[in-house]
Amino acid sequence: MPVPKGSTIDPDRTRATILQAATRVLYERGLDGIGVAELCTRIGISKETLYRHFDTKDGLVEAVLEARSERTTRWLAEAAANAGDDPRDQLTAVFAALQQWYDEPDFRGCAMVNAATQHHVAAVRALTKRHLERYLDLLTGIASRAGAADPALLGRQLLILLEGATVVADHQDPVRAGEHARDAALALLSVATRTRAQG
Amino acid sequence: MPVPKGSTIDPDRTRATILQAATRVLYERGLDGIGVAELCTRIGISKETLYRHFDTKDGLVEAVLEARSERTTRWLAEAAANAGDDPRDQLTAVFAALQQWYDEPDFRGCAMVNAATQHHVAAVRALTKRHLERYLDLLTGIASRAGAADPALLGRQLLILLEGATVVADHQDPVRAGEHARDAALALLSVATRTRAQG
DNA sequence: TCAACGTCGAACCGATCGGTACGATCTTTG
DNA sequence: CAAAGATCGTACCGATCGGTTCGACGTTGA
Repeated sequence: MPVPKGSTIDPDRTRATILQAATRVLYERGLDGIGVAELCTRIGISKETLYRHFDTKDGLVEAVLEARSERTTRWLAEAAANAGDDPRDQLTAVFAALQQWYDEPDFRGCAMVNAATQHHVAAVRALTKRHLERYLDLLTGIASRAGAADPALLGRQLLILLEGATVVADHQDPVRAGEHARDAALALLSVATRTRAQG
Repeated sequence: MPVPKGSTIDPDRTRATILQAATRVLYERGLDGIGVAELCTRIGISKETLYRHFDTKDGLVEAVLEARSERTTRWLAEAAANAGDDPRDQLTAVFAALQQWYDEPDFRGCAMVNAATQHHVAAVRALTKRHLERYLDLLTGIASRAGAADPALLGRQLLILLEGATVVADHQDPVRAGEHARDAALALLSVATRTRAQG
């Protein structure tokens, strides 16, 4: 039975559904850990439908990663924005959000870094690099508003803490990884701002 | 020509050669980024020889990772040991060694973390977890000898910096990633020891 | 009403995968 | 010298891969 009798046909909605479901499944199983056939059954569509909306599996992967990068960047930025104006509170909120993520049962590390590690393709590596630079912008902004002596340096150290905590949470132990990184981040921020107005 | 006329036959040496060459190639291409056939031609052996020494590709992978984990742990431990008795110098030496690694043209991130990310297999994830805990022991030891208030906490923060710097160097920019992580590590160590003897 | 379009399920394609088998050739061991 | 073992090159196996095609059937829009 090709099209369920009485269902609505909406290509845009279908595409969005594919993107959303594929994001979840590809993150859980890894980009090369699941074939197109099984992926389609998990999504609940046929291969023909998938290939109507995306040229190739790699095309789907890139669309998934692009959407995910924007979504998670927005998620972190909002966590910071909702924490008020104090850069210290913003930093605390960012790492608190990360810790919540680490505690989720299906946490599997940073999807973008995982993708670049799994799929040795230039386009994916470029997407991941851009993703990390979005994070870097966010963190450097916080460092700058905090009055750090060298905001670019502190921003990069915060990025190292963020990605390091994610790796450690994924591969060693998720318990308190975000909190430990947060404590380190706040300590670095204190040191970086001590020579200025306040500590 | 099966066996080169005049060459010596030494199974142990053959196995060691396979292990060494496979370590390099699998790191460069990724665990699933190269097939057994091409792997064998790159190593310079036949498939029959490979399967005489290793039961399966996964078995080879595990042997490679096991050896690599021991080798790199020893490498970092020696870098620390050769730096003298001052924990600050040891930490500096560790991150200096990392920066040298990041600057190598064929640097591709932490092989153990990459393996666990690429190969969704329990055995590989377990090897990676043990690997990170070896690093953690090394760093916690330095934190402890430095007189940190909470050596376990500082050790874990140093592990986060180490793996974070590796990820950032791989996926964002290798330039100065190790040095930035080193500066952060020394700052954290100063803060953690300030309440004690010295700062 | 009717043509265009979206979707399904299944069959199918060539390529590649991990792994095995075999005969030939050389070394090692007794 | 002879038997056993190591290695090679190649062919081969079944399974799976990404991707295409096709007929059937339903919806959408002119």
